[in-house]
Amino acid sequence: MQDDTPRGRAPRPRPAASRAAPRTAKARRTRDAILTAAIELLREQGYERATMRAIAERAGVSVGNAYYYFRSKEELVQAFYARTHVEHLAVALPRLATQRGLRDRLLATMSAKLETVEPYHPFAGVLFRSAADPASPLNPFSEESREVRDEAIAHFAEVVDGARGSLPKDLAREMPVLLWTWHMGVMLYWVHDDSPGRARTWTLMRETAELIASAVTVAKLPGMSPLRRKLVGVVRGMLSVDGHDAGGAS
Amino acid sequence: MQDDTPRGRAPRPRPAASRAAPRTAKARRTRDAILTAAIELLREQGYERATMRAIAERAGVSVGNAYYYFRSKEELVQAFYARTHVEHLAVALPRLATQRGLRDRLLATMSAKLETVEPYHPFAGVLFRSAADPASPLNPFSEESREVRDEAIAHFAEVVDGARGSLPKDLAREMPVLLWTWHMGVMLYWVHDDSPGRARTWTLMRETAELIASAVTVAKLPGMSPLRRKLVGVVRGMLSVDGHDAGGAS
DNA sequence: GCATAGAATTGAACACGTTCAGAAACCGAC
DNA sequence: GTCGGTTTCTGAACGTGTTCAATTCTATGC
Repeated sequence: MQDDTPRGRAPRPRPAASRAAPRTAKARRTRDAILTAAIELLREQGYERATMRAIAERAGVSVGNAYYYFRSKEELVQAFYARTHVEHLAVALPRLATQRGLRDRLLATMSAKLETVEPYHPFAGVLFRSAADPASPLNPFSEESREVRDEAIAHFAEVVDGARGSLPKDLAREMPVLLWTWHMGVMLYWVHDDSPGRARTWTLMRETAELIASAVTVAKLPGMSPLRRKLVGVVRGMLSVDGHDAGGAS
Repeated sequence: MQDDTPRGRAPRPRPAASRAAPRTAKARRTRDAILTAAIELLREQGYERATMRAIAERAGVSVGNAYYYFRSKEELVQAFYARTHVEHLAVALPRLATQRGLRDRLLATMSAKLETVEPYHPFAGVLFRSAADPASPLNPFSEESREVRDEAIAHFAEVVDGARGSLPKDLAREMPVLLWTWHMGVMLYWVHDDSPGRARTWTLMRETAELIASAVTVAKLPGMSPLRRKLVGVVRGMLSVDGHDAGGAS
């Protein structure tokens, strides 16, 4: 009865960047109108109801024109997604400044994330669906997501750096990626969580944050360095790709 | 130029079971013909080229008839998926019988999995895309996947049980789920891995298997029980849902 | 044998994301 | 101002997954 997700004949091969940059002021206004309409409709109606036709209509342009500025509906969604990332940072940073313990700093960041993202839970599933496709620009491991991903990892570097207490150097280097992975795992759980107020995810977040903090303490113990070295080796191997780094494989 | 993935107006609300069971022998033959055609086409042409029209044509029926027996294209894919699961067990079990160390038993199972699944890597992305949607029957946490999931977890229970050496009881209870999660993580990496022969995934598998085995040894150490208790608590909290168990949240 | 209820089957129709050939608007050069 | 090239924009058309009213088939009761 309802609608599904992407359809039509779609190109798997993704060319290069976003699209021809608007040359004139009017063109820029058109692009903005489309993006704004898309974001509004996504917020108001969710992914499936926000059809390309509806977006184009609200923006006062033709469907074809929307595709002139954005290569796909997914790209539109990505812009929307990037905006929530900015929101997250805005909430997380001040909160982070008040905490010095690792566990509390993890909670500061992650709770900001959960709060920011809560309004979109109803259609988070569809978003995740797109995000899981390795070919999708929304994929957290994709080249197109690199900027957002690197920023997020850098953010976790700050989380670690600002925390009191020291870390073994080898582990310290991999901590940001490790924490980013943790954060992705929590988000994966969140997507599937339909408990009221996402209570279960909040619990998971708290417990795992504590677990991580405890594990870090343990990791400093003298007998732990072989295990730690193994862990560090795995993380490094996961990321390095023929010289340059990346998330996921390849 | 190529095609995308699911399209058309699709129903998010999933009714109950598979579909009306075929009443007559002829009906059963029709159902089988559709399923066989679907599996063949998926193998030969991949997800996108295996359109419902093509499947129906090969089976010698109308599209509508395919939808009489299967609620969606995804359900057809799920049948295909279940078959690879059976293949996996067939390869893994004899191999498992020859190993007694935990690390080697993990490798036996997981390498069987990677081998079984390798032929489908070209369109694994699309499969994963569907699988990521919480509403999809393909989702590893979904009710529809419960059977396959429980079997897989039970399989990991066997992997642990058959290993020499003992485990702290609390940890032993959660090990199967933990290992199943590990296995899912490796598969996630695999989907994104385009290194030749999936070499990077094989490396990750070997290193993480070793890491797990080491961590288990460490977990037995006297000072470790608080950390272990926390871990066990997290895992239990993740799974229990208002009494009954489930993967994911909810 | 026949009628009939239910199962099985059909295929046109729908809404979707996406494409594309061409129309329109714009801009600099003369 | 008007020509020529480029950017911007249009909307019909395509192929998809899915639905559904209508049709055919089938087994069972008489």
